[in-house]
Amino acid sequence: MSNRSLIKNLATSADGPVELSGWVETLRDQKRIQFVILRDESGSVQVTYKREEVDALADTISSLTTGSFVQVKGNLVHDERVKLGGIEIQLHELTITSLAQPQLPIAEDTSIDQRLDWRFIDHRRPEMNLVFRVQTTLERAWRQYWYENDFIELHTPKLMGSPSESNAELFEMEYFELGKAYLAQSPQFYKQMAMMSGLGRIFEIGPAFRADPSFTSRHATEFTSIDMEVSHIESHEDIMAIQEQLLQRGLQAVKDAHGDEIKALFDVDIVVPTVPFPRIPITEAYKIIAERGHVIERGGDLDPEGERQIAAHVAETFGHEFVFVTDYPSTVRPFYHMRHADNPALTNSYDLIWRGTEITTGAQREHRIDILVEQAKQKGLHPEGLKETYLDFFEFGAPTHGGFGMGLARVLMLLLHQPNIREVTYLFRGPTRLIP
RNA sequence: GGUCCUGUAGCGCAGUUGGUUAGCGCGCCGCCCUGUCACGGCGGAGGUCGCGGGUUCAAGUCCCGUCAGGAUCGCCA
Repeated sequence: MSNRSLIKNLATSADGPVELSGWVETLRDQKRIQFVILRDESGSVQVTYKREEVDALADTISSLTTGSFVQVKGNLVHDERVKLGGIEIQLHELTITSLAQPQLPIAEDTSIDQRLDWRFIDHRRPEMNLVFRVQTTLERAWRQYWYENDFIELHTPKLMGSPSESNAELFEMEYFELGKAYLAQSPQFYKQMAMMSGLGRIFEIGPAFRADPSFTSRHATEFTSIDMEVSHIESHEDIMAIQEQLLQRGLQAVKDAHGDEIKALFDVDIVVPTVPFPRIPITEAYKIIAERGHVIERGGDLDPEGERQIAAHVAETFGHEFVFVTDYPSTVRPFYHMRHADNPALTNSYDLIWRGTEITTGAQREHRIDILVEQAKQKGLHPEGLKETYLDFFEFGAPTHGGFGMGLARVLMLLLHQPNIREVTYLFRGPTRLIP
């Protein structure tokens, strides 16, 4: 490795010799003096060079194209005249590592679809760099919470021999002599299996695949799912209590580490939520939404406008950005959600809505095999088909348990007030996007 | 998959009631320029107006189809 410095550290460094490398952001090529704005992964700085009579270095600078990668040796000087951070590099040596084509195919104001075509260039923007540093901080904070609370990290298979629980469309493929295989839509069955394996409390951060031709700002065919499953719970309330702590911890960590930068680049103030989050049973939510003048056409579940209305209600009455909508009707929940002991029409389940967008579904699971089989039948499923892949798990001793799944990119999108999940996904996968 | 909107130069856009050489900004190329910082000045290149068909003397403009993109709904995370 060279003695390369990061640009972000120059402001607090003493004047003197430095080595940098990065991309040419702008070239201001005057006759007597040349300015190169150099950007690395940490920031931008001005590199200055004064031309001599006959000067190969000046000619090299003149030949630079925007986006080229160069290595630079020079003298760091603090100079009030320089608007970019009050520092500049007085150039001694410049090596062109890689010359860029003279015209970049995208700019900052290019539409998202074309920026996705040239994502590696788009990712050079400081905003994009920040997105993934924020993502890293979030995941680290969550992992720390999980480690502190004795969770086990699991990696469940993404190739499955039979469809899992979701009624979403499956990606299907040929699998040697075994016939069809499917890409996992969710780790649901496997993380529940871990409860019967005695692992107690587990989490997984991994991919999920949905073959839904969904064209919205918040869906992808492949996305990163944050999953958690916990044994020995009393109800879904125990799961919500963990999840709200996780979100509080994560957002606090992001605010501490990146709050100023997020304000500067996204003009967003990170609000660390207070716990507990407001909880509203869905039957009450229907009434609140109706009073606000929105009629939910479909039965049972909230529609997107209903989610926005309940979020607005919570913001106005509790001053909170999050709301757990709880106790969903069993008609709109999968068969494995536990139902109320005194009312089988309702489930021990919840959705978590952040500023009007659903980011999580969670529930206590039904652990009693006879009831589980009965509920599967009621949903029109054939218990024989679920035997090896799911129902057998419950035949030899099952603790009470529950968990949730949360969409990472949705959290990031909402955190940074982005209009689209694509903006905060490293490489988006959708029905019409497989490349790059 | 439904509905609505949008496809004009590398990028962002304008283009009137259809009218003959399709413009603007940025970028790119060339020349000039003593510290720029959205550098500036002069000059230049670059477009079968998404694609196919139709109406018309005439289509970027109107109609039909199709493809692509965006928003939204369904579904979800």
